[in-house]
Amino acid sequence: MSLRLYDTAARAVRDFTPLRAGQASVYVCGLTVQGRPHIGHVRSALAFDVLRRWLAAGGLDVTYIRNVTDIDDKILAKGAANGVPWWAWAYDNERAVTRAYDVLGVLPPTYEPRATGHITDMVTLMDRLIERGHAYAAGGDVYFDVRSFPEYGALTGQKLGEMQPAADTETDERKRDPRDFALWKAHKPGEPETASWPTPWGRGRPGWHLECSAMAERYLGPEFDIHGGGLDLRFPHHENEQAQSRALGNGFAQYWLHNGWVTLGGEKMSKSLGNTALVDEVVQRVRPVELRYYLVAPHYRSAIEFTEAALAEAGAAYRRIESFVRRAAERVGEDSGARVLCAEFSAALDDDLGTPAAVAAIHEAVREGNTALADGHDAAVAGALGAVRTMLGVLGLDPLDPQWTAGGSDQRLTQVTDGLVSLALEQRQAARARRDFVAADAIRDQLTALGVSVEDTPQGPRWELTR
RNA sequence: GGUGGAGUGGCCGAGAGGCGAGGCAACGGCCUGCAAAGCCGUCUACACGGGUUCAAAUCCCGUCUCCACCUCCA
Repeated sequence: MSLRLYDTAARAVRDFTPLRAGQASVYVCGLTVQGRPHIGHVRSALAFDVLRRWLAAGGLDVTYIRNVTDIDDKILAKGAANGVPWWAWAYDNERAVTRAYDVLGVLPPTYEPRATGHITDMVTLMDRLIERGHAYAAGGDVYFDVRSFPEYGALTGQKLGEMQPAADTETDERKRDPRDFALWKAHKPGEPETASWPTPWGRGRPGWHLECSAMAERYLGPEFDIHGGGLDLRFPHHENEQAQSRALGNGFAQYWLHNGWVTLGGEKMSKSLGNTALVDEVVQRVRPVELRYYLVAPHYRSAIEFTEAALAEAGAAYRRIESFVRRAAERVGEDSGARVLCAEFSAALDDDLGTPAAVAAIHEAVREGNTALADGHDAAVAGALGAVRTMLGVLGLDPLDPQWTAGGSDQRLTQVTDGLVSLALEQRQAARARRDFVAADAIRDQLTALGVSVEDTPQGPRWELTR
């Protein structure tokens, strides 16, 4: 494999060499389940879903861990504001996030650990940090001592002296240095008892960064290949994760990957700005597979400015591909053609997951396939179909994949519809045969009005439901 | 103040010293009874000002505009 990936830590594209031959270990920061997922949230999962599929396509055995942050300030606050226990609030949102992932064909991770399930791991980790002189307890809080770790700031190129002080607790006076960050937060009066766990330093709850260090170590070991997440996670979250883990002597992540934003009105989608497009809402208007195409086709590191026009355009582009796949499958059979990837496609994905060029390669293959279809070269049609489906599969976009075909209309209903439409089309063919085009067009117009589009091919008329 | 990113044709969206990514839309042609779909062709762009070079969208310097992170954030 000659995969190269842009590593945020190196600020350069680097050859990807897994730590263990034949395997890849990936940790991706999942969501803090404090609200409904919008399409920006889901873009991150999609970007790393493509990475994961490409690693697997390259023959690697991928262990893919994506966590759920199910406790934090906002979950506590929103649960309280909505009169629901914080854990119920978190779980309800977690299920909404899972549904959004499922509907867009994001493969489930190898394992999906929750922060609250790993408290003892975190306590152990703090113990080790304190023992090594990189952390200290103060009034029930536990802080990481940034000055004890000279590498602090290495990931994002921050210099300690030029940083604004962290303000992740209201009790800054407990810190030795204003830039020290909380590993653990002491239980505060008024916070629910259920949101605290016993530790040697008193009851409390996890700080945000510690959980990922703990879970990554448990499931992937002290060092692993790739750590992914959104751009905004670089600092402080990933910087702090790395500091915690490396201060313990762990190698931690070898490559850091960060996906770009989905923006709306030129600005990052976020609840506080009120400029979010929720997955649930978008999927009402657009088929999920088209939304997936829209989010996967641009490069994962560039920003996507969300507009209805661009979304519609992506849908049209996808339907062009899909239309070829369906017509070719009707002609030569769904599973015809070798499962091969075009060289341009592989080269594109190997170059830091260049999905735009990969999608272009698919379009090229579709054009060749369409020509073969028009020329009646079935062997060439089969070849193009096999290649196109295989490439689409890597991007999770194969229209014939059960992900997109299952759960659709009832089999029997489809059969009946097909019979009825065929009946009408036979009438139309008869009318055309006697050159009664007024009658033939009337039938076609009626079908169109019902949402059935008709096209004449060298093999006779075919129909499909209008989208 | 510190750190990082972006400005590309009517639109979306790649690329990153020479050989016009790809898609959408539009227009012309082929095909069709007419359509639809498809195929072929047309539309030669890189924020601005300088510079380097035989050659710059791509490198260098400067300017403008926008965005992100340094506080919870995909």
